[in-house]
Amino acid sequence: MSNAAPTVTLDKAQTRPGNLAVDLQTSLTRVMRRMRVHRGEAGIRGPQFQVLTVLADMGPMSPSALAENERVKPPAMTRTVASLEEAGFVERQAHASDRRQVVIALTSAGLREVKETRRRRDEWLAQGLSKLTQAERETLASASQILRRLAAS
Amino acid sequence: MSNAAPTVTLDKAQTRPGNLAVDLQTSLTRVMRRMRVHRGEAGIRGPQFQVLTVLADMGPMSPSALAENERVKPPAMTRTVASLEEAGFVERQAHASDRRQVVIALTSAGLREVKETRRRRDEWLAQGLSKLTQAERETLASASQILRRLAAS
DNA sequence: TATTGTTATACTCTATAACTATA
DNA sequence: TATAGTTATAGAGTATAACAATA
Repeated sequence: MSNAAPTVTLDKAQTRPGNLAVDLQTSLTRVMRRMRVHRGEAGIRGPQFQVLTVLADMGPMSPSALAENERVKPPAMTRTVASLEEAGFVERQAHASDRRQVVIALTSAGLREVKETRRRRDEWLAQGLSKLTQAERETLASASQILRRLAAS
Repeated sequence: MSNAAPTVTLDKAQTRPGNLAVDLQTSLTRVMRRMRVHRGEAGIRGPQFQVLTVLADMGPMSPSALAENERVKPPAMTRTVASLEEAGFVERQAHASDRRQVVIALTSAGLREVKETRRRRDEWLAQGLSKLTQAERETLASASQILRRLAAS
């Protein structure tokens, strides 16, 4: 068997698109808020971390590309990048051929921050996930990919 | 088989709690942002809608109970309730025996708003979900319940 | 004293509109 | 003219700290 059986009985109605939408949204909202509580004391925030992660995984790119990737408008990305630059986690580089463009690249401190933050920031979530069964984790992993496809559509 | 096969190949590593946590968080963040974009024009916002939904589903309750339910601090709920009251969607009632407490109740306009908003607000998500296979929706429904359990823990 | 709720204040994140520099 | 990015401004949502009223 390559995937999990549902861990609870599912009413047929729960998988109707409309009901599922409401239900999913509530669940997502609560998990997001719960995670926010647990990032507290030190370290960078969600949007900042997401940007560092993208840079770490995909290499240097322009603010526009970052904004599009994160589905925010350019001014929002300008602020996020500025805060990361101020913290020394990213640096600006000149674009090879187009002087309008800016290339944002991770610094070594930024890479270190990604690694450390990845561990700390997901502590609560990872701990919660570790208490699930393997089948439940597989369900979440599948759901994660479906959700990402939805978000990209 | 009672559940979906994965829609993509799942690497074993992807279900390790730590990696899954990072992955899930990215997916959740993007879906949330995507939904925020698509609620725009008219109607009430996320936190406001959540409160109306809770009141509609569970009946009148105090601001403290609402805050706890939504996992926000009391001042945040004060503001949300105030905006809903101003809009005429909820009203304050005196508590039967404790004059410190306030009871927040849905008005008929509030109930109407819940119904209309429920439909409109989830239009994008529901439409996206309708394009998935039944198996994928079952995966998301299962995931939704797992996530809600996580958020409550 | 403890609890419920509000007010005051500040911060993060986001958006739209207007602007600058370069293509 | 069009594009990349920034600045200016505004608004939602959240938090902590301090306060008022009631138990």
